[in-house]
Amino acid sequence: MDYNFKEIEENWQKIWDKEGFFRVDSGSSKPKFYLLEMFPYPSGKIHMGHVRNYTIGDVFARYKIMQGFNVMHPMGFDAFGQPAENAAIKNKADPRIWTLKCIEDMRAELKKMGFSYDWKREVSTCLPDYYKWNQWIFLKMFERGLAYKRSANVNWCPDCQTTLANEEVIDGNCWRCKKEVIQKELEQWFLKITDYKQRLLEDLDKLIYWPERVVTMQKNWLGKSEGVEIYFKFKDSAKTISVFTTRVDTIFGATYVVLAPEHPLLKDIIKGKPQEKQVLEFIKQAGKKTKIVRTSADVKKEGIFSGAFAINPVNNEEIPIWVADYVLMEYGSGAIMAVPAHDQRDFLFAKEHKLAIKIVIQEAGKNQKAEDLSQAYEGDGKQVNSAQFDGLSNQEAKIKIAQWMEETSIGKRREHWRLRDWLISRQRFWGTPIPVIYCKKCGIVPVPEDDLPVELPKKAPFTGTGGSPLAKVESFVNVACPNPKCKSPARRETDTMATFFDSSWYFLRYCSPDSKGAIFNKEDADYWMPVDQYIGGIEHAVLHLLYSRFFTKFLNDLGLINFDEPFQKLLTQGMVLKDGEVMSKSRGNIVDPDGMIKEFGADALRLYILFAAPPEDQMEWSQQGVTGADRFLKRVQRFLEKVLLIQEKASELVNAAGSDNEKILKRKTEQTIKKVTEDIEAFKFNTAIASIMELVNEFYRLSEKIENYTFLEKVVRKVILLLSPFAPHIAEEMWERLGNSESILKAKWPGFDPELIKEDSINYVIQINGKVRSKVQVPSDISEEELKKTVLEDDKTKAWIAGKEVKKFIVVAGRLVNIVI
RNA sequence: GGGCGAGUGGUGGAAUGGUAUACACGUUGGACUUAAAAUCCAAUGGUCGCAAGGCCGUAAGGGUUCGACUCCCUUCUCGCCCACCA
Repeated sequence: MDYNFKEIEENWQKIWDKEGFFRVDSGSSKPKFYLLEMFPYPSGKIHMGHVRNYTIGDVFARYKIMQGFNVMHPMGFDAFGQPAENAAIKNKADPRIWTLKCIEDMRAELKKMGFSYDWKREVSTCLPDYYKWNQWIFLKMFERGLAYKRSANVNWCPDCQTTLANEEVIDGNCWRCKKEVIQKELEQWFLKITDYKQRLLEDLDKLIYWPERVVTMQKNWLGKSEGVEIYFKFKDSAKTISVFTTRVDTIFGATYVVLAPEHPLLKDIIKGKPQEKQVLEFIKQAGKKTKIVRTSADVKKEGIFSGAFAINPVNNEEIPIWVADYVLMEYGSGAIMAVPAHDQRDFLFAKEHKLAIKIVIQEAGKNQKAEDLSQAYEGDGKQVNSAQFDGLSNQEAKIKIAQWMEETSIGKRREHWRLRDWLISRQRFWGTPIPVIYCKKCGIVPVPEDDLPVELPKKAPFTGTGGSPLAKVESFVNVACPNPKCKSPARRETDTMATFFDSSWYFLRYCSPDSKGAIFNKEDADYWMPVDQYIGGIEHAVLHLLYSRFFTKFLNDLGLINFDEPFQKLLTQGMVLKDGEVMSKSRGNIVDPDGMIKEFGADALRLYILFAAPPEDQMEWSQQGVTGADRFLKRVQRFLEKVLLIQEKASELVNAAGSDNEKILKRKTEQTIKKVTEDIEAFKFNTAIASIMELVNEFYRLSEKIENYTFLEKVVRKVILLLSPFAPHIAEEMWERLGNSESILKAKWPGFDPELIKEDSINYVIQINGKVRSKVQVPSDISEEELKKTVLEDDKTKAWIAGKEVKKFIVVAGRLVNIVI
């Protein structure tokens, strides 16, 4: 009696949609719950990663609905980006039409999974209704100096013909096309996220329900380090250079200084030196190298003596200034002090170029000599060769030296951050136009708020070469200066925004997606926000999640919202693998969810993907696993039919209430309700499903021996309720079959009776010296004395301890006893 | 190089310091069937043994404990993130 999942699933999806079960509004007396999954890029097809992400979310949404929460569960599309533009170039298609078609296809696929979305709240970032507010946020940032333009050496992908954020450069390659990234000097728009670094760091402490791992990754990304900025004078020049160090305790061991080839003072200090020509050549060569070559750790450290000397301010020693390409201009001041005795990288460089090595920290109990060192000593110890600081522990010296340096103005305590400002300019068509105009007389003029949105032109030449198609649309580019007193001919900015901008606040738009006069309706945002549970991939641990936190703080500063962290709880789901590798188009190991739905139905697919692994772990795809889930659903359905069959005969049956088997099944049912409830709360869906399976198995074993229809029917009802978040369509069908006229979504999540869970008797394990030797069945309310007596009377136990002295008798209540002999 | 995490049957995976391998897949056997599929039932870590049962077993080695997959130390392997970061 195979169930017709296709018919069932279509039918219930239609009913949910028609009855508007998932449509919610903010005027409810129920407690609110905002459940959000990361919205997809509309590629046209959902993949298993989406199925996994959204199924995890859907189970929780349905569970919360049944618990009586007012659950907002929205879905939308992160619809700007390069694939649409690439498709436009390749197929001469309009990226707008291409994207909207993809959205339509994807929405249909998502609906086939039976997800509980409030589709009335759907948001697409590529629609002017939405990106108008991107522009609005940009203008607000511009007003406050948080959006600014400057020339910068930027990461440039020659293949995509665009700039990339630091975050988008992975191992020196473009995150999207994987091609090598080069450096290019361009005028670019930046967001001053660094103004928020302190708050972004401090508020990580508020995120107690985020995975530790994500918090750590963000901490590392912000990269706060504390140290001292030290000023070095030149031997024959009035200028000074500053270096930053976290190890000021090693300052007396600084034997040379290294500058980055791009250091602005370098050309000055080599002027007239015999080395000048060689150094200039070195600078030229370094400029040619790509960042990948310069930053790969195993490349030999190239360097050259500049001919100039610096004065170590702590002891007035003259130390040579070197130039090396391993020092980066972008980090710190582009200059470092080198302490070869206590920094391994400096040590290797000093050995290579025969530079002095001076020990200033001795490891406890050792008396190392510089010439004997085979590697740098980076650990703690006592100061030596450090003038008045000799004899202090280096940790103490760190503080004292810093203080002394501040008093004598040779240095200053400083903190240093790794976080850079966020580059948002893209030389692309398919994104939000940056709303500024360049006027020869007025300079950079923001587009007046009333003129928003700046819409993308309907047509543009997509050639794939020579930069942005937007720049070639005359009607877009040529405008009058918005300054009413000027109005002279001006040019529009043709850069568009990085798509991470779009996704940094979409969760707010869901609260009032149709809001016309404002970015969102404040009352709605106050009601729904913050997001109670956010679910998405770990790959967004830094980028999207950091940017969203930044935007939230900014909007909070504008007074638009009254909270400053957007996501209360975060779950990062693991990746879907096939044959041990990440499922991806480029690897060609994709399993199409749509095919699975056709073959097994959405319920079986959902059940399998949750059962195969805990949500946070990676999961290995297995076709046989889906078969297993399908088999289980059929088994549940047969069990329903079996009960209904008993019902037909029920009138003939004697009500055999209270039999032992009934008691056992009753207890198992209550235990399962407890277990499933706790497991869902903890996102342990795999074990939740396993325990439902156990209950069903127990039912099969015992139902033959139970003729109490009323009781069996109750068990069935509970199993269906427990199963409904996981396999909602078949649950609805069976629920109706049981004679319920209302959707199972209107039913209450079952509770359990703690009294009924308790076992009458307990199987005590008897260990002897920690090894399991026997078991005894005893009443659960047995006293320790009684238990001891029973155990010692057990035959096997007697045999094991015969002739031995019992040294200890350990009782672990409800579990085991351990006899030490 | 740094940080985080993980290593359990043939496979995916269970186990508040307390019966290691729940649940499922696969495999094998049985029932049903003319037959097959489906279904239902049973077995299934290794090893020795006719059996009762013993011994070994959670990457390797050590430690703490009456008792360790779980805690601590050392080593190995894999994954992810960061990385000439001063």
